[in-house]
Amino acid sequence: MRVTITTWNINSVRLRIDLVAKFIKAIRPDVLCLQETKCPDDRFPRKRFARLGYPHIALNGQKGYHGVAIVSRLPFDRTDAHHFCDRHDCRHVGVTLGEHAGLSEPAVLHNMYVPAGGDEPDPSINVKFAHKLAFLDEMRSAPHLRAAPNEHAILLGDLNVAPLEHDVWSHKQMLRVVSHTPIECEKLIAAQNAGGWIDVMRRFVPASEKLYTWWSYRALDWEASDRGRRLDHVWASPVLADRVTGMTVARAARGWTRPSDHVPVTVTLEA
DNA sequence: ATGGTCGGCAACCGA
Repeated sequence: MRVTITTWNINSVRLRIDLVAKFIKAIRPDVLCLQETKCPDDRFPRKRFARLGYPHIALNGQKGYHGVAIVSRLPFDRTDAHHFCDRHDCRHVGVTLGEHAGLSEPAVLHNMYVPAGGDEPDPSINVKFAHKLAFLDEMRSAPHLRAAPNEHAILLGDLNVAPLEHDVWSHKQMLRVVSHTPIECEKLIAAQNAGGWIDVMRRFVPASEKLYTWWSYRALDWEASDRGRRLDHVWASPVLADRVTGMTVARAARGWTRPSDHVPVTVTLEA
């Protein structure tokens, strides 16, 4: 069975619901994972998604900040949500696609939103960066985020770290910029390795080539300057990574009217 | 070297 899954930091799902609808109508992913919904669960636009053909929804939202959601054409076998660093921040929601979705083998899907970490890359003076580093450490040690050897599992989302040299427009100029400092890159890779995860996007675009999913709102002309970063990721368990047959970064979405600063990333898998 | 832009929600905080 062929399944397509999209991850997209939407930066307010209510403000950009028409952009989401435009994307859905064009791409028709089976599962859409959103971050930064900035929306309490009782205000989430469920009816709009149901009308678009996505009646199955798993939410972990809060008022004003953060918030994650999984909207799906396929039903879930189960859903869960985890909180990190003893905070109430809504940064994880997980589902299992299995029997009810028509999959022969159940697949676990984690949708994550890692803290951005503020501007100052020194955890001793910037509590937001200290929190980001603690969050990454907890991702590394969390048993529920570990992919068992033969398990079908995906971890995706806005991980807010661009770990590789060509995940940023200038490795040298970004070394002291939060999202590409050595300490957070090391911690993200450590979490990836500890969980047994494969970096799916880099199976399709080699590490020697530039690959971005985010462009700052602050650029005068994001497209001309093209100072992007790969902040959004798709990780898969080894057995499922071998079944991923396609990966698309919808760069054009950054040029839509009133865009998110992140663009959708879609993977196709034979589940 | 610096400041540049968003969204939520009604002051600034988080990004």
